[in-house]
Amino acid sequence: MHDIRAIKSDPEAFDAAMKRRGAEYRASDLIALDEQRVANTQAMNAAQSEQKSKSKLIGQAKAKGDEEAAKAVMAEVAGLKDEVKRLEERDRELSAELREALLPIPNALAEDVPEGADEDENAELRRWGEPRRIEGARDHVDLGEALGMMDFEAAAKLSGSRFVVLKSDLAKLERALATFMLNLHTEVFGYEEVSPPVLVLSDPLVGTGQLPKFDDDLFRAGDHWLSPTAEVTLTNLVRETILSEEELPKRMTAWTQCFRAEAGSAGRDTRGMIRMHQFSKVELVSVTTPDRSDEEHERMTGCAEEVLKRLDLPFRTMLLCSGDTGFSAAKTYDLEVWLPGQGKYREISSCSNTRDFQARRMEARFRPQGEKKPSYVHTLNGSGLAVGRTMVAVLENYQQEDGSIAVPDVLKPLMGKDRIEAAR
RNA sequence: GGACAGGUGGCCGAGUGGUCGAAGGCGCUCCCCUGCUAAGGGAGUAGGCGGUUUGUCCCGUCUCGAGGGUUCGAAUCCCUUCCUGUCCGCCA
Repeated sequence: MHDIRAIKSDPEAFDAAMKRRGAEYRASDLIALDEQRVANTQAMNAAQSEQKSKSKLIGQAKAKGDEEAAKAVMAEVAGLKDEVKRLEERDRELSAELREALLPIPNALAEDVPEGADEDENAELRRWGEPRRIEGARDHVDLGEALGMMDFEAAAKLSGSRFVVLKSDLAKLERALATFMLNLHTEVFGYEEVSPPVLVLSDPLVGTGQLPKFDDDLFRAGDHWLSPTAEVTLTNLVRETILSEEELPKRMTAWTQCFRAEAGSAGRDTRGMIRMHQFSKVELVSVTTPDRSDEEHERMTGCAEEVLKRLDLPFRTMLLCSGDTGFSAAKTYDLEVWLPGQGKYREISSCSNTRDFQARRMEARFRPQGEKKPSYVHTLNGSGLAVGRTMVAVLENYQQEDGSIAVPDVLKPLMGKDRIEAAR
């Protein structure tokens, strides 16, 4: 959420930021709304002040036993009551209106985000590893089904399209991958492991930016929503809190199931495990001070990259362009892993710095050392990694001519074997 | 789901209609005292909004889980709601 005071003090900057986003919002509209609010607030305060001081006079008169004087002031102040109530009501309305006006506005982009319309204009920053050209490469669906361990038909019977049933060594592989990632992030990179709920109320989703605008992407369960990512829960752990500066940076990781309606992606990635309604992901979240969030962003991206490096999966790191950067993010790096079955790089991680955008929505603050007033924290989130897609990448990159899958070195202890092959 | 009991400042905890943003204690910060340690004395110590000023010092107002009501006036009375605790039921 944008800071109305910042918009007021530099409307041109806001309008320019919206232009980069291709969004319609105008500083002048918001300022007009806020000016109404401020004028009303001042009138309200004046009326409250008068009512309060006169009520005190009544108390004083009564204390002295001067009923006459008390009655006189009571008559005087009686008329103020409705006025105060009216102004308070209006104040609530105008404050809510302003918040509702600000909530759908996307975050301002970081200065170094390249201009571009869509994902084709993202900037490739670096590559790691050599894309494997496997003769007659099969995709993960062929491989998984041939192994008898990946069953889309069974999943459809249970839950419809965009679900999968994994069995035997592939079920175990999912668990091994998640364990490997969590161990790396907690033991090497110092993230605290968290096991959060996956059903959440609306407020946390407003906090991270999924609501009010993107409810079509979410599944609903009664009063709850199914969380589309652990970013929601991990980030909202600091909602409405004031942290001390020593507590920062706060780094958290969680392995959770994620649920997405995929409303806008009918027909896309219909084959295989790339785009599911339910998938598991190891998430990384950092809460930092504003001056350190840029370096934390680099660090977090490095943590996600390290997973791919240790799994020896070729990837490239992309800086998303203006048109492809998500609503809440100021800047986003995507990691794209090489998939021999598709012959291209596919997104496997997305690491974003939202700066104070989510913090404002959540009222997540910290007290800078030596400062009286609290400031908003910066929040960052990244996948480290999407487990389902990582499995896809392992299957396709480690496939053998006979259809078996070599187990990556780092997973061998967790899998208890060095090859996944069909039961005979 | 049923029955009770609660939700007050960083923490504990007092406060059942009148000058209460709120006693007291703890913690923390600063100062004084002190040979060290310990103890003692003094001052300070929430957040939002707005104004003023950019001398961050002052002023107004709101906030005692949340929302509404009664009243000239509510932490205190009434209603609704959320949450927590305990017991029962149920259950992984």
